[in-house]
Amino acid sequence: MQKSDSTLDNRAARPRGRPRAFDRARALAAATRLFWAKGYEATSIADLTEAMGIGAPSLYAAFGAKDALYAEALRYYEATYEHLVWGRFRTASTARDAVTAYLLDSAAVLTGGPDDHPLGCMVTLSAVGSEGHAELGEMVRKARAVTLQRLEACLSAAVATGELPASTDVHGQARLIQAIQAGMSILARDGASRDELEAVARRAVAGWGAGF
Amino acid sequence: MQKSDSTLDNRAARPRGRPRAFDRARALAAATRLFWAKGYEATSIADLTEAMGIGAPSLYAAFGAKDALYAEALRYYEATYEHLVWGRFRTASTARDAVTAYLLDSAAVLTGGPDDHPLGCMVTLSAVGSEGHAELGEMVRKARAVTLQRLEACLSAAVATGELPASTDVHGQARLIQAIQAGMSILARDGASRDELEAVARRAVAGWGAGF
DNA sequence: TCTATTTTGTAATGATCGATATGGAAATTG
DNA sequence: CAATTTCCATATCGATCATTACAAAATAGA
Repeated sequence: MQKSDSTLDNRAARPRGRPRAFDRARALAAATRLFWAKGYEATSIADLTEAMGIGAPSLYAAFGAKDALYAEALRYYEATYEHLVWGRFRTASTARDAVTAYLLDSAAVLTGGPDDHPLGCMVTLSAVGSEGHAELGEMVRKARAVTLQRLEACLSAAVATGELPASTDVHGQARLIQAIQAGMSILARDGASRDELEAVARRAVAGWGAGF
Repeated sequence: MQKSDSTLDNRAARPRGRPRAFDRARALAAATRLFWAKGYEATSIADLTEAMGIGAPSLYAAFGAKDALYAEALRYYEATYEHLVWGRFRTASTARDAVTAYLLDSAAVLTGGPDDHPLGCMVTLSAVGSEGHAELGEMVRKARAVTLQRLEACLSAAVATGELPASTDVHGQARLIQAIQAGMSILARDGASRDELEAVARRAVAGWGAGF
């Protein structure tokens, strides 16, 4: 994957010339925050170079193009924040606990989380793709589709174990949870507090079992 | 308000010069659909003039500027589609019927409705304001806030009439309904069908009373 | 018909967009 | 040391952005 594994063999494939003066990962994090807060179209190269602390040639040398940088920022976003939202979901012992944890942890992350990142979900609120960038639009649409698949898998497993009755409409219930979590992103963007979103999450699972 | 009432006296205040060649209301409707589908930033004047079938000078003569046109499009959107979503909500006799109607009618409108307008809600999915247009951002934020106020008023009235217990957390329940409806916009934008969203709506109110 | 008034289409404005070319300074390897 | 490679700043590219001169065209009242 990588050209060199610096922790094991940083001598062999070390390039010849002047080393890169900026921290690529830190620059990518800055770009991610900017895309996250402003969206793809509204974020200009000038905005990016200023936030990343580098010049335009360095940006293009390191990331290729604006859409490639966005794609990488999206992967960085998922790699960095995915476990904060889905970690307890995966280790929960019941579907109800999993969904509860998913919504509660979403409430925390969407409103700022541990660091003070932008509000809302970068994937959920992204409107890229509606303006011509079809490939980027497909990326975020697929990322949004993963949510539904995970919820359906969780609920299907709960049906298999008997936690939920066999008559459960797995797809419909997953769609409802997906809608609630997506809606929480919009409320967070408009300034809803973490407490408010946690109340939404708890209220959403309070009716657990009513519609199965 | 108007300079002339054309239905009663269309002879007196007829302007002097060359008459406008295009239908202003139809042009505004076209602009609204474009802003609705693509958002403010991604919609260019060239896009607008092409969709409206007019030249740029005509657009500026009739609407002033791009942000003024967007503001007018937003008012047109609300005036045209508001009653499709909130009509049965207002005339319902119980809060439960009102919320059910609100979510079911939202499902219909968000997925295309009677005409085949863009998917999702123009107000909910709008990201304008995060890129410098503060006044437009305030407009859409206020429009989103109206949803919460109406839901809270409905639930408060239901508490007063005894339909809901006095211990009801009106604000929290309104937030949940708001989140569900907002999330339905995002699902609709990604292609969820009307049937799917109606199922979400029905499932959302199936647990009615569990969290009060 | 004549003139005043308003809209029209064409084309141009300056600004900014994403993306590159240039070029000298800096840093690492051999 | 020399060679190499990347750095950054600046300047520039064509394209597109929102906006507007400009003059022809079309209608009203005279």
